[in-house]
Amino acid sequence: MNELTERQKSVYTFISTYQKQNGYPPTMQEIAGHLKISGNLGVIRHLTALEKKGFITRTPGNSRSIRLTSPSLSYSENREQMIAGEDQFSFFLPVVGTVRAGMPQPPEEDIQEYYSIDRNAARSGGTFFLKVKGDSMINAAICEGDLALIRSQAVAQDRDIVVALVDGEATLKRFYRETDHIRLQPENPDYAPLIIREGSSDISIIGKVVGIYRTLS
Amino acid sequence: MNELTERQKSVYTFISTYQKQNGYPPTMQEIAGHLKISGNLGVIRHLTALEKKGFITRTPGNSRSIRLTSPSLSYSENREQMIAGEDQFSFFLPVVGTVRAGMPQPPEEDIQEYYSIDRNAARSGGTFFLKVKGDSMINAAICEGDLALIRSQAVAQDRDIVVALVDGEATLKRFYRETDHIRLQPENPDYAPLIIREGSSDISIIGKVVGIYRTLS
DNA sequence: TGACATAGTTACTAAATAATAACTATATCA
DNA sequence: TGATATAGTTATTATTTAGTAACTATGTCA
Repeated sequence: MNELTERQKSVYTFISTYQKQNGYPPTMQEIAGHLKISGNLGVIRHLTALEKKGFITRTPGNSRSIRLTSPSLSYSENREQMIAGEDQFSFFLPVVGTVRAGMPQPPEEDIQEYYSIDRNAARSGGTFFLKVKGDSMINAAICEGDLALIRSQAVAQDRDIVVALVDGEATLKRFYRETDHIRLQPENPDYAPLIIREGSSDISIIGKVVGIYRTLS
Repeated sequence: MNELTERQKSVYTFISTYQKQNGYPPTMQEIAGHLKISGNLGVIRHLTALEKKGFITRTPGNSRSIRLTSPSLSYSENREQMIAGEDQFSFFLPVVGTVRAGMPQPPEEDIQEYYSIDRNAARSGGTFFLKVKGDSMINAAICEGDLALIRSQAVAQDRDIVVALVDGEATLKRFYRETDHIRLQPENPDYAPLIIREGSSDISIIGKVVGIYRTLS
């Protein structure tokens, strides 16, 4: 949660805790009460910020319509929690030991196939998969054929891996904000970085990679 | 467990479905709309009945305050729902375009955490996750911290990535059957291959890697 | 038959809730 | 210095939502 301010973190934490304790999300007034602030405009702005940064989604006009989008929530320390919340998960398996070793709303006709995934990793409408083609991110251990789980958002932090739309084509790059421009860096020395200067409009950030899924035959 | 009437079942099913799809429970008016009845008194009485029979709890005066008390109880034997692909275990996301760019049954005490996964990726009981440690498979794009989905099996094909138990420790290697021995090859030039000759018993194949799952913060 | 549970209607009210307007204040940045 | 982002206040409003009143209808049961 490095991208959030302290205040925003406490809002997020409260929503998460409230949701767990009550089974449904809090109202703005309840959040305001917890933050000990009066009125709910402050809360609205916190929620707007959280939404812009991709941590929650909301449905305008609906009460208690906050959804958490963070995939890290799909982990659980103990089995009881998983079973108690079973309906929120598609399926679960044990993890043993360790080994040493421009398409925020993709159009229907672009859909190639479907893949199921933990619901909590993908609550919002602004999440989808991209199938990776090419080897431009090979040094980030992302290969041709991998499914990249993308969270739609127009902003990013340094070193995030983002989906950029370049000349109408989606491409994965690592994001760096530099003095007077943005640099989109492939993780493969054979490819050159892309520089986006202020005002250039043929390159845009579509979302951020939040997961990688690979199936080996 | 008390019995539900047909109408009450459909109310319960709708609440469950709505909760899964939206992340928060429906309002009474939304339930009424789904049941195609006008007014919400009918809904209130259904909810009261469900509450009396122990299927839900509510908080008086709060909007969207319905909680399912036994989420594992499914009335989704409902054929329409299964056919529509909305059974309670699966969730689907679209895949858009392409980007250029010795533990068959792991003992309870080895379990570190749980993670949910597509049930189709894990049909049989002999499937589990291993958390990857180290960089011995880095050239196969498998990193420290990745979750490797393992299918338990003692045999393997050439070039499969397998989990081998070496000196009591699990390790990922690529599998090669050669003239008079088996070679377990790391995908990192800094590491040496392991050779298993006929009759050696301190190295065994535990299973095969069938998936890689990575969460980026 | 009458008693009872279930299921529905229309009309209404009060409380809860989201959203907006018009301000103030503070810290950071170039 | 001024611009910007963050964080807050009070006041107000429109909508959403839960809950109530008064009624009809149908099936089951003893």
